[in-house]
Amino acid sequence: MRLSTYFLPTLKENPADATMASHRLMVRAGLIRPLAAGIYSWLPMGWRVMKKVMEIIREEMDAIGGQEFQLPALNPIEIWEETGRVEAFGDTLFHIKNRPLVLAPTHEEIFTTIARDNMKSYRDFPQIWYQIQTKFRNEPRPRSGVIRGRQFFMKDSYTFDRSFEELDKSYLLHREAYKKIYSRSGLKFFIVGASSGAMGGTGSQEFMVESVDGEDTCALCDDCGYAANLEVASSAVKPVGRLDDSRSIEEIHTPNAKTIDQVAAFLKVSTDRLAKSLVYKTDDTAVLILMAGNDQLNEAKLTAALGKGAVPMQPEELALSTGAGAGSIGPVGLKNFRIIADKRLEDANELISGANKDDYHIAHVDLMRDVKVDGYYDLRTISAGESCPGCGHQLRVVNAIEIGHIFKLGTKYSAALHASYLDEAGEEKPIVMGSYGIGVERIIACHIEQNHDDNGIKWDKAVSPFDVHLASVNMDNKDVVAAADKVYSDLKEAGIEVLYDDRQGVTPGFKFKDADLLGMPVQVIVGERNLKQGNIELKFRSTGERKVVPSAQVLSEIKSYLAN
RNA sequence: CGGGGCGUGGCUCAGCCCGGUUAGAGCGCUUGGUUCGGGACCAAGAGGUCGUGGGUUCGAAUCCCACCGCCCCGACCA
Repeated sequence: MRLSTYFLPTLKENPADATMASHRLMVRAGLIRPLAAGIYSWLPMGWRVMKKVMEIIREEMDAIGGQEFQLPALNPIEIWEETGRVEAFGDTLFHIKNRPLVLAPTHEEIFTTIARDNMKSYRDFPQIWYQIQTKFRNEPRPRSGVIRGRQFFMKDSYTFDRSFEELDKSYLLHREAYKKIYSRSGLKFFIVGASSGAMGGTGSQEFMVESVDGEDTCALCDDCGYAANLEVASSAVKPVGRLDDSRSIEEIHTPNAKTIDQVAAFLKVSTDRLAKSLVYKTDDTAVLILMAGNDQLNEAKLTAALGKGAVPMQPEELALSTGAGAGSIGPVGLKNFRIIADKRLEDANELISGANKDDYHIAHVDLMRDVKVDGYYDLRTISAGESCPGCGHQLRVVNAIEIGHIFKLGTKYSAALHASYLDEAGEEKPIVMGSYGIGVERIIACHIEQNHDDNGIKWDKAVSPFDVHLASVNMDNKDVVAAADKVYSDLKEAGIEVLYDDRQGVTPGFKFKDADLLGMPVQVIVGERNLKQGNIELKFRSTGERKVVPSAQVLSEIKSYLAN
């Protein structure tokens, strides 16, 4: 491709509204242009990268027996109502105004419908179906360039099996395929145990790229490899436990002591002996949650424990239902509440909690004796430096970008949509499903996050829009042009993708800067200086290494570089 | 949705606080010339409803109100 005729708008200056390196560079290098918040146009250079990433995905999906579909983005709203996901998605689901249609944010419903209508016998299984489709989600706040958009490409696949055992196999196939996809895309990534969230199902894992700009937070053990999203991460923190000296409860006056630290200081006890009470409500139940000391409640874990979402109760409601304000609430004698507690407090005694009376606390609380605890769950948010639950090593807590998520869905969707088959015994069974997603844009953005410097992008050859950036330093010199033209045609003939900067009247410095910004792995620089000796210069973008070689060797040098 | 910031030629920004001629700069663009190995130089040009609407005023990019858009933090995030 000759740059003189290629549409490639590059920018010298950083766009004002881009903060992440990948976002800045994708705009500056002419990969994308913003159209509206969270909506981007892919320009020819960017689309080349997109197609390469999609091709890697296709190859690895096909390798595990995946079959590619292309499904509509416009869906009748009825099938989303059948699975209850119109409500589950809420405002995130785009609705069409003048038809009862929605724009699909994912495709469980349609794929399941196709399976339901066509997969009737146990002989039809297993199946792996996938597509690479534009998804639409009305994100409340799009951000970070293409990383969180309202319209984006997702590779989504779905497996259909007869049993949970067979689902495990399909799930593992995907896990391995995903590792290959991300490795081939030149990404450093890790896998974490994750929360299934509103997707439901029996288990899930996320593929993550460490990044200070990541929206997710993960706990990592560098020793044994434990890795989990903070939504589910646990640590080997000590339980509060029982003290031998168990006394009967006693109300104590604690004026102006509201926070855990204030109460602990006032009573001169360790914060661990305090049981903090938090009040949440679901659509039908008021819930009191007991946490040890200053432990932070993890709302994702709470949702998992309750089986549904819960929101903090407002101050007015608090006073009405407990008789006290936040800071003085406690489990003893509390009516009409479901009471649950963090595992750290399991069967603990000699605790101090609120008395449901402003400025009073109750001491010597024994959760086995004085409180009807409805269950102990892991509800706390772990923090950096706590011990790994696997090996005891200190955990690291890092931000990360989610680039893929694999779910064991089980029968949630097949049950809702009545997708069943007849087994060998002629018995009707629900289809067992898995669903697996990859954010295609995120692979590109993360690749740039991990491979760039102040001058621009450093593409890995696997996803680089072109293999070679050929620059002719002086287009007015006939010899230079002739030599560059020859390199261009030789490379093309050899099947190497080459971008040829043949622009007239562009100074060498400008061309070099553009070459570094665009970031092709190999630069071939044809200039008068070296050509006089019959030489041509190669520059390797990732290392900055330069090499002057005889013109006749250029092709073989490049071939061998690209081959390994 | 809460908090904050921004909106002025294609891009990056100044001017606004303290209203007053033809609204500026750099980059980019056009033409001519000189340059030609790390974002060249000279000269001449083109290009702007100052986000939109309303208000105050003799007079609004500038002050007031409303709305829209974009970015950041938070909430949210199959």
